[in-house]
Amino acid sequence: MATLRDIAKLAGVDVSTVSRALNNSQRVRTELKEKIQKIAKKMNYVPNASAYSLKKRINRLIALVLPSIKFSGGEFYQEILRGINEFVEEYQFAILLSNYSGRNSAFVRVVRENRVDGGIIIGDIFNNNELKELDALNLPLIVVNQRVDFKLKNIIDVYSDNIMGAGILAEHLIKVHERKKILFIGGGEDYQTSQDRVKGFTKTITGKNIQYEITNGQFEQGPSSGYSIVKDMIKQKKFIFDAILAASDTLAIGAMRACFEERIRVPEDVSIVGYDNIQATNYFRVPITSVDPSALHMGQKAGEFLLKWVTEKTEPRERNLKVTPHLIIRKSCGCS
Amino acid sequence: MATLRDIAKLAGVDVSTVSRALNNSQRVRTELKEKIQKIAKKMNYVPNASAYSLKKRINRLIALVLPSIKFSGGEFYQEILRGINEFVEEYQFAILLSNYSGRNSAFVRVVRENRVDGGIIIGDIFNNNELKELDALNLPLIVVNQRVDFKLKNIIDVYSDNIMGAGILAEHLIKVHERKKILFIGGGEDYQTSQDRVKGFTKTITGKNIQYEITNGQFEQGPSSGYSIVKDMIKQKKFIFDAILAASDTLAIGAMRACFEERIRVPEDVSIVGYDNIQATNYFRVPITSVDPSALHMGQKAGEFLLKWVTEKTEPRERNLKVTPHLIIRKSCGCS
DNA sequence: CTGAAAGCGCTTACAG
DNA sequence: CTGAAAGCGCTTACAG
Repeated sequence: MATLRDIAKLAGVDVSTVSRALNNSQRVRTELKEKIQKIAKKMNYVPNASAYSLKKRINRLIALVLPSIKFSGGEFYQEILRGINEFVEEYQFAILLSNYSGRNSAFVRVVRENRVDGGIIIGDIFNNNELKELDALNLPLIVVNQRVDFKLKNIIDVYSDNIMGAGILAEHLIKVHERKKILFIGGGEDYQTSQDRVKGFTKTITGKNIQYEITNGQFEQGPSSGYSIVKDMIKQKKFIFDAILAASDTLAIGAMRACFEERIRVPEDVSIVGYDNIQATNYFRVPITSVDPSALHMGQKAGEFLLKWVTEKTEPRERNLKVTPHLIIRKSCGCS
Repeated sequence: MATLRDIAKLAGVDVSTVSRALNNSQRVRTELKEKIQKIAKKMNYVPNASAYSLKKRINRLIALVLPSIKFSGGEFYQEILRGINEFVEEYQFAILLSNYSGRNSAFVRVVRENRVDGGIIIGDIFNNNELKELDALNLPLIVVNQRVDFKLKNIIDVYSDNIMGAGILAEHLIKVHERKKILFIGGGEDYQTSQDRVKGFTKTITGKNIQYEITNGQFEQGPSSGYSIVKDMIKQKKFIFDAILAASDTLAIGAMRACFEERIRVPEDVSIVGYDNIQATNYFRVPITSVDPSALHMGQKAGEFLLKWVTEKTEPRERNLKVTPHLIIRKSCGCS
């Protein structure tokens, strides 16, 4: 690997001049600059990242933190990653992958080793204490997929408007398909996304003379959670419904299976809608209507803001970035 | 951030002594060593990664290269990532994410900047020229999910035995369910995994008096590809089959939909089996029998071998690591 | 415009 | 066992 010294020797100048030439400084004669740049190119010179970082205190590296040690979650994270990467590439940065589960996490280590200039951390289940600990790392940080309701010095949040998204779904069931008895299946109390979807649902139906029942499923369990809730509901005849709004697509998939088994026709007897717009919504005879939370867009916003923040070294003025979800109409709601 | 100098000042010794103490060198008085370590701990000292790298020429960082700019592919890559990460954490390394699509890729840049000590690159569609270019980077590299049939100085491969996996499926259809007319749906000529699955299929059925037809679907298209192939096959009555072996689960999902629509019962009339063991195989009334290629295990092997390789600086003796796939029996084959 | 020098924060061969 | 010095490959303030 060629270094500045090698180039300097060949060009017959000092390394400092080479450095200036390659950084396109005004203070080098154009002619000489071009000569040096040519030599560098011929030698395939690429600056050593460690030396650069050590001197400039810039790593051109951001951390991406996936939730829990498991890197689970599928397409959703990939979309966010794609969005982030657009800007990472544009700025010639790179992404360092790590995980966070408290003080001794890999993420904290790389931060304290000064490896990264900023971080993007995928949220949904951080509590205020954890957010404060993250803020204390003193690193520009963006939390994606979670609203942060109080002001933190080093944290910006980017999230999808789940209240709105659930509202759109409820509205669609009521206005377009004239449903009047809606079963809501939540994803768990720990998830802010689930809570917000509940909020959006109740907010939208109140005052509209709609009967409803709110049940609590579990995102992590996927279809089996939606399945057993709907089975129980039907068996026990606790609540007769003509529509199901599930807080995730996997819950909706389970719900739909339960309906089929009980000879309830979807969408004729019961409209079903999900949330997240995962691929699998297309895999069924009756494809599932859903809301796309715009994960790609969240990633783009996160990447854009973080990279501007760390390269311009000036704090962004907007600190709470909300992304708009979109209704994706398929057949399970009753549209054709 | 505390540096060695800060600690040295407090301890009243030279930085070199501090360095030795923190690296647990024999050549420091035990008493002094402990004193220094205590001070370092109190100051929350963490060594600066750039300085360390610059001096030692070790980055404690490996690159993970996902195929194409798209970071697509879902659960499969996540499983590999999880496996890799087990060893990355154990060795206190970190993962730098990048992508490769030829000479000017982000991956090549980070390698030339000396940022990483090794790389893991997820394959399946690299041709020999590309592999040679990668080899020329002169970096310990592991290709996952692709067999490399010729010897390369800097590349080891880790792959799942797709020939065996397809063989297991064919065997299961023939021996257990006594199927005699098998429709095979491939995933595309470009994919080594698909080619190997074809190979495993044909190898297993030859000489067993089995009728078969090999068709070519497309992995990227997913269910719609499997769907249209099966629809055509039924409509044109070209080949009457009592079993379908699809080279991926998404192809199998489409195939199953087509059967349902044509009032062909699965598994009574036709056995269907897929490959990859994705989550969605469980989402259906008739869950799909599949083969798990052991992505997690591939990741583990890749992580283990690469980290040993780069930390011990001695080339591994095994250079072609094959992982064993496993049959996951569900209902679509006819088992109950 | 160019060079010589200092320094980023480490490690380690060389003295003593 | 400990210190002083050199050096990894850069950047940049200081002279000239």
